[in-house]
Amino acid sequence: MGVNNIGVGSVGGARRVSPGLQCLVCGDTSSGKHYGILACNGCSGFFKRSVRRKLIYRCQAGTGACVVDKAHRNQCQACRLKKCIQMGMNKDGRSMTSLPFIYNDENLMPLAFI
Amino acid sequence: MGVNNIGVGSVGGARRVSPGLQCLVCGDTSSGKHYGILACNGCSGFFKRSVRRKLIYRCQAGTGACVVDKAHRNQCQACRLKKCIQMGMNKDGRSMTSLPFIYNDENLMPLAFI
DNA sequence: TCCGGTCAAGGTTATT
DNA sequence: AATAACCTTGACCGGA
Ligand SMILES: [Zn+2]
Ligand SMILES: [Zn+2]
Ligand SMILES: [Zn+2]
Ligand SMILES: [Zn+2]
Repeated sequence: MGVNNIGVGSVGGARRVSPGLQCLVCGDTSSGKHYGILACNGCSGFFKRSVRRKLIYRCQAGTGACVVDKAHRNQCQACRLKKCIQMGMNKDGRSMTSLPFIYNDENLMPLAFI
Repeated sequence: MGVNNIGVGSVGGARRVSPGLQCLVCGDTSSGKHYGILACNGCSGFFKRSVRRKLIYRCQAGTGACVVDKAHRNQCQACRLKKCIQMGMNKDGRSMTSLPFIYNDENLMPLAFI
């Protein structure tokens, strides 16, 4: 482990969380990079499931502006995935932040996901 | 690069795989010798981890005859490691093919691994 | 050339 | 069913 990898430790291949890093999506403790950005296990898994199953979420509030933090990240899947993408999460090393979003009160997913 | 090294190319020091060489364990493309035999990155890493951590695997099928190819190599660790050793993989330049195996439906690992 | 180390991706498991 | 912690894999890199 290099000295530059402060905050990221590994034992036997296991990835451990560390107080030094935090998730760009929800602020929870991060174990390192996931899909291009510093993210926690929760947001990493959520993004993985959403992309793999091509899930389409709808913001129940209709605003697309729900708070996404450790305490509320499971309250609105649409806003959580939106923030994942806005913070730079991507599947193939290609950013999705410039993709058009659907805000027509149907869902908040980028067109490329459908 | 010598003319004898057909199939193995390198650019800028990076090791590249080539269709000309294939892993003796699973048939995947190989980048050259690993632990004594032509092997792919996957089987090389698998053997490395197994030996280092002295892992003991069990064949769930109980036959010790699972297919080990690129598509199925992760289906049975016991049969993968068995084939690694049978094809001549070794840790210190000393062949393990003559080591006794345990076939008493407990596991398939060589005694020396335990 | 090859070996050891790295670490993100994907799979698995426990929990709810 | 979804979530998140844990685990295994393998492509890549630097060093010998
Ligand atoms: Zn998070
Ligand atoms: Zn919302
Ligand atoms: Zn192989
Ligand atoms: Zn088997």
